[in-house]
Amino acid sequence: MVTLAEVAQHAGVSASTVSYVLSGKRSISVATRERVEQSIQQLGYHPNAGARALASSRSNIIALMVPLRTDMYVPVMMEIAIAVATTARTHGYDVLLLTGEEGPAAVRRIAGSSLADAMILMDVELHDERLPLLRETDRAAVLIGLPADTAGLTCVDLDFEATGALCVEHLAGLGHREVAVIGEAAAVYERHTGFAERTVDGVRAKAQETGVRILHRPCEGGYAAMAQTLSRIFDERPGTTGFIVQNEAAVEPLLNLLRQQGRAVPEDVSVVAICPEQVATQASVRLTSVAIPAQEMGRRSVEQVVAKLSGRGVDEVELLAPELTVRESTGPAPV
Amino acid sequence: MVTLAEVAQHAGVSASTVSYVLSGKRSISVATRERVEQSIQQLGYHPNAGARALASSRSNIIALMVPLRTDMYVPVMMEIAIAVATTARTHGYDVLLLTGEEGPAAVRRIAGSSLADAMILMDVELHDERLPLLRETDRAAVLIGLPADTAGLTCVDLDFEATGALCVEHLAGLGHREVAVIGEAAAVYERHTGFAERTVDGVRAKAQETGVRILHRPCEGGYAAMAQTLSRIFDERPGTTGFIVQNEAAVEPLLNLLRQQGRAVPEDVSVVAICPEQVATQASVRLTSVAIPAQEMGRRSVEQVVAKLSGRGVDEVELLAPELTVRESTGPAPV
DNA sequence: GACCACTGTCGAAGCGCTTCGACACACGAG
DNA sequence: CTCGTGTGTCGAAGCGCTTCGACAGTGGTC
Repeated sequence: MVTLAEVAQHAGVSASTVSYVLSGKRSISVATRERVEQSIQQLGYHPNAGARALASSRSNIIALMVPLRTDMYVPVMMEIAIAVATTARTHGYDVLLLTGEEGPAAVRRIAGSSLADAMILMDVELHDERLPLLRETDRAAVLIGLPADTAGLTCVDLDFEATGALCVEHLAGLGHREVAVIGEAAAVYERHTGFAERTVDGVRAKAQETGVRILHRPCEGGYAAMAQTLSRIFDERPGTTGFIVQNEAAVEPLLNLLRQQGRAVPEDVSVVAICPEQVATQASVRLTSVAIPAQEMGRRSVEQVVAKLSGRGVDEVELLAPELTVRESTGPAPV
Repeated sequence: MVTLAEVAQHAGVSASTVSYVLSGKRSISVATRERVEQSIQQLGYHPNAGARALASSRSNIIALMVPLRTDMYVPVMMEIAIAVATTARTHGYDVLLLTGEEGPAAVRRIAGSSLADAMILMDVELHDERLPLLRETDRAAVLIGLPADTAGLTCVDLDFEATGALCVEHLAGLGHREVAVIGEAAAVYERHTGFAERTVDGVRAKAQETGVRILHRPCEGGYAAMAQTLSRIFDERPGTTGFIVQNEAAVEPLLNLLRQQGRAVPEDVSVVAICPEQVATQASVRLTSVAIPAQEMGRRSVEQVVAKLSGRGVDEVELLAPELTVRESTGPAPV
């Protein structure tokens, strides 16, 4: 393994000079810089990460904590994680992947060992166990999701209230007066993940404003659960013509069941989904939807965390504005 | 931040003693050990990762390289990644998440900087660019997937040949004589990822043995592509009664289309899927399937890599035996 | 022409840990 | 009683890097 000292010797300068060439923290003459850079190339030098971390007390690693909840839609998590990893690289950071297994203790371990300079927490609950520990630490951190109390925390999330409102607005604009919201599994609400509730809040507010009647039903994914939910909805509100679905595993069952019942989409009923683009475009009917901006969330969270690490950056909640894309699953309410 | 030296002082011993208590590399009297452990508790000591890595030239980090190919089924990747991360923790390792963005250079960077002690490479191609670099390095490594030349490499993968054979065997046993294989997108074959070809090889071999006729068609996911593929299949082989699907994005379209064409599953046609359990059980028909043992693959790859790091462990290809679960999508061939 | 400010480079002191050899002491064997 | 053999502990030397202060040399200013 090539060391800094060997590079220095090869270039005929001192070790500190090589270090300064690498970090750019002091001015170096062009001639020297070029000579050093050439030696680095020739010898194939890579700075030792451990030594660097020890000396500078910065590891250039960001920890990404991904809880293991089975009720979350995996591809979105993955997309965020990938976006975090790639964005981090462009800022010179690597990403450490922590799963929920270890629980809140992971926060302490990572902070205590200085393994990572900062943390990004995904799938944050309203009263997340990790938050107290996080507040104790002076480590930079960003949450993806919104806890109940955001004081002193930086958060990035989709603006789910606006998302709910946007869906209702779209349907109301098409003349729908009775709208059903098919939500996440009941477990998600019980865990108080926040985003599900926020969507419904947004839906309700806009519904009131536009005079739309709302029926909200949580739903497990799959055909059996969806069939049951659907028949309940039509029993209770036979006049329902609009659906808002916020549950990836319910999308396809819903479309299939409507079809089987002879209800045409969008002629008889309109469907708006809150889901990743891929789900919306690959469904059996191309869905009008509000996308989950997974990439954007990953990217922004890294940018926030990097800003904090470099002294800039403040604690604030950043809500990403939802965008509704009209496709083939929504149309004017039947007369 | 508490240091080893402070713990030593607090416990009234030398720094090296504390180190030996932590590592267990020398015998320590019970009394001393307990005193030290108590000090560690009281002070909330966590060893500094950088210092430890520098001094021991082991970082206790495993790098996981996840290429960013959009044509791979994401949940499987994620499941493997999660399994890797959790298994790694049980062996005292953390996991660094590397995306494909950086390309083969990542191998050099990680090895050169000693950031990770070992690497696990996912989604390996037959002639993977990363392999030459990997062979240069003396870093421990395990591949998930099978390249063309496995000499000097450790690999973990599902035995896709046996998987293909198992599917044919099942259908042949039910009396099916004409079987269509619906494969991955053409891009997957062109990239020579290996697993897709291996499945077809296994299918062909067993088909010959059992006198089954095979038609193999790659297929992009989604309804449009599937509709086209399906009509071609029935044009060319009207007597087709068995399907083997190895493409998550084609599963639901296939079932829907068969239904629309008035072909009952499993009375008229049988379908065997090669896919994660979740896809098989959540499809509109519960599918007879061979599961992708994502967890097992992640777990085994870590165990192999840990074995190598501790001197045990040898270079070998470990193929996991496929298991076929009979559900409701296969039945006797119609007479 | 003396002075100052700046620029570019160097040496040395750590960062917090591991690990090697040394050493003190206790104990059983001869 | 001495010697050899373990056993438990310590001190010191690094691991490879960053960074601070020092210091030549250069050029501009009054």
